[in-house]
Amino acid sequence: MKQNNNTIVKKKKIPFETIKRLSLYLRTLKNQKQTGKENVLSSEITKYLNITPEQFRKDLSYFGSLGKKGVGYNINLLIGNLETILGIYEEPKIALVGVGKLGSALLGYPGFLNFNLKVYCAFDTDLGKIGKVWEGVKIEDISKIDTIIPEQNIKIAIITVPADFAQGIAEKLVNSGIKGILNFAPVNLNLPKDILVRNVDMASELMTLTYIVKKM
Amino acid sequence: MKQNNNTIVKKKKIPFETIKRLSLYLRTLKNQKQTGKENVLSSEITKYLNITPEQFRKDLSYFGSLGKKGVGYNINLLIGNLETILGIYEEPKIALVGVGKLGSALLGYPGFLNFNLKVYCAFDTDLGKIGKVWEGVKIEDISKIDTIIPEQNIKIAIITVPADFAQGIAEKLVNSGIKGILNFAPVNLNLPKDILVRNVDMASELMTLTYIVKKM
DNA sequence: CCTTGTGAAAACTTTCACAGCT
DNA sequence: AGCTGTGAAAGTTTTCACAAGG
Repeated sequence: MKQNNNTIVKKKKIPFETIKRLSLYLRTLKNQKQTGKENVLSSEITKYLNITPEQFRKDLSYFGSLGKKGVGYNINLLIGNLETILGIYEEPKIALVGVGKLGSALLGYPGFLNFNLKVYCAFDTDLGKIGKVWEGVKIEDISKIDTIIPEQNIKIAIITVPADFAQGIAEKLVNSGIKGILNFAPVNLNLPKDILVRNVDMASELMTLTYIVKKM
Repeated sequence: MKQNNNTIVKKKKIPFETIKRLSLYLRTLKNQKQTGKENVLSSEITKYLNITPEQFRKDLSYFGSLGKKGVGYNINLLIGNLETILGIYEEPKIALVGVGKLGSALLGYPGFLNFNLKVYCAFDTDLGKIGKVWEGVKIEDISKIDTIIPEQNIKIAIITVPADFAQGIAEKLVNSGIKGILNFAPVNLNLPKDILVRNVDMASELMTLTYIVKKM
């Protein structure tokens, strides 16, 4: 890659697997912080993660030299770096569509608390729910997606509607400006390539388990 | 790999990514079945899956020649083959530990219905829940794990307890005979290597989205 | 003739091993 | 002296391209 200043810069593509591990590191570091220690070694962070210290170091190396040779990593500094890299330093606005059993479990999900994550607004079709406030989140009519999402500049959405409705909802979300979707509906969403979809497919995960367990 | 009969058999390791895709194929085939068609092409199955036809064919090829050249795949036959491969031809017994919001959402999760999947028994510590029957599943005292799991020969468990309790529960499950765990607690479980753990980490998935969306 | 099944090439990810900094 | 950062090697997965067969 030729730059303006005539130096050659090697373009390093960041593996997607690396991105997925960053949040694990962040969680572990937040736990380590409780112990009061200031620095931590790559071997300590990865001890209980089924990840090698080399992989941890290589993962971080894509984002610069975040540690100190001979010393390790400053916990607070690295937490801040990871939060910035992951884009959660400022609370990201997240919409949730479908306040059924699964959706309402996510509204108050305690696992989000440590990471500046929180559902910002929720949508449903059920007149019995619309207008109510659950877990501090007001439930809006699903028809308001295309006004509220652009207005609030929301970029991320969680889909917890029945499978048959998921594709339609997803298109509506994308047309309103959503760029990333966490999809719990057991269906493959067909959306423009620049939209990132992460599927959480619980039936599929269980079948992966049954496959492996069957062979024992 | 040298065999008794003196023929050379090439050992093909089945990629884990292949296993994960099998359940997607199964779901798609079950949808295709509704249309009444008898056969389906690899290009048709993968059309809405973000998977190439070549990958589909290679994935299946690990399990034999399941299609017909020039014709495609017989839908019913392939469904049966995949159900057998995945180990869901007979309903697998699944235990669930932690009947909180998320846990109870899974008790009646409609996404399991098409795949012979169903929570078989549930455990909790809450005296207000123990003994009750939710979604047709009786909730037992968590102290009964080590009697009921071996008695019923249950091999798969879902963990939906708070993070702090997950490691202890997991060890108890493994000691009772559990071989595969679907873990929703945001913590890395340290268990013997022969135990398969699949983590569903919703905070982590959202952070993966914020990372990508931030860069747009 | 059409589509599957599959070696071989390409792409991607992890592990290794050690140079380099503090 | 000790731990990080990182090219290079090894390992894994996907894509390519075409042989094989109904």
